[in-house]
Amino acid sequence: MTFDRIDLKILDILQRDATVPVARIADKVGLSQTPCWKRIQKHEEAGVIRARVALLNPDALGLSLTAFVMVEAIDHTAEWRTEFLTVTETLEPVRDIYRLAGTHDFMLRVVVPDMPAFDAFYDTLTSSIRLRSVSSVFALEQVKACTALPLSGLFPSPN
Amino acid sequence: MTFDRIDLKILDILQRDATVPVARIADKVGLSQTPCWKRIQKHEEAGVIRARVALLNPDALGLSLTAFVMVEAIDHTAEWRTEFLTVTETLEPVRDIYRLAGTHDFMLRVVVPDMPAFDAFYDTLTSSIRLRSVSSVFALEQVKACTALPLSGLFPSPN
DNA sequence: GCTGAAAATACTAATAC
DNA sequence: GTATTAGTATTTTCAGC
Repeated sequence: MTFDRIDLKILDILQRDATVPVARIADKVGLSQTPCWKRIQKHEEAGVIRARVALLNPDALGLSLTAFVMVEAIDHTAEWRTEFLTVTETLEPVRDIYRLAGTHDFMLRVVVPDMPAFDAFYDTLTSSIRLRSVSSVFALEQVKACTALPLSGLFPSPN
Repeated sequence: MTFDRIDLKILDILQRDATVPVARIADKVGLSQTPCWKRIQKHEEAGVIRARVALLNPDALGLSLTAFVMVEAIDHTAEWRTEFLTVTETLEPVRDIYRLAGTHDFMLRVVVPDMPAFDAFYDTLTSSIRLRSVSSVFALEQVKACTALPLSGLFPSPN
């Protein structure tokens, strides 16, 4: 799949604000409405646009504690990994799961209301699966939150 | 600000899929269209709904390397912090900035196309501001990605 | 690939209940 | 809160260049 400058511009607008009407996007990228709409449609079908979602304010909802939990596997079998993912994917506070390079095997981004809730999560995690080590990092504040990808550094495909 | 079950349900629907029309949301939460639309409007004005955005697929755009960079401040003055935030907020690959509790002071989520790009970012960062220590963790794969907040564990406000 | 316009849908706001 | 209405905006499709 290739992207020209116009594609990147369209995607960049939408990943910042998905409420911008197609007519205005078309105007900004120098296209008329129909071809612009068709490109967006194509990107949606191809899965380049994964979803359109509303971003909520965690503090307003009392979800002000974010923790990053780094985990070492007890062994490196396929069975352990499968079980680990099955357990963590179904745990409510786990928002993201990253498989890591280096000494730690996985990192979880965990969102909970407060420390007692984190403690409860920690108990559930450690009693659900055996781990070699767990180390948690707590965020006091999220200074910047950005779901958009850094597209401006990308070169358009030469096709 | 208080949220009843209906508010939480509405927000949960929108944070998973913001394309669902108000009529269908109203139907799902057992409200008619007008009050449902007014609640959504209220949450948008109050900033509970921060934004509506499109989520893009990083791999499709050649942005497959995510790194978490943990930083220790060289000192704990207000000046250092201000400068650090000024520098990092303007660096393209930096998507999120967390202020941490513990030995490390900040963690950055960094998204780049590949290792050379990360190397370039690292050079820019370390030459822009003095740091006591930097340690990076690299993600091989993002197994789960979820921007939605875990609302199902929340109790509705008793009002 | 593009333009322009029509049709279908959804949103927004106001009404009376 | 509901139901209905109407006007506006947007999305989507359909012709033709």
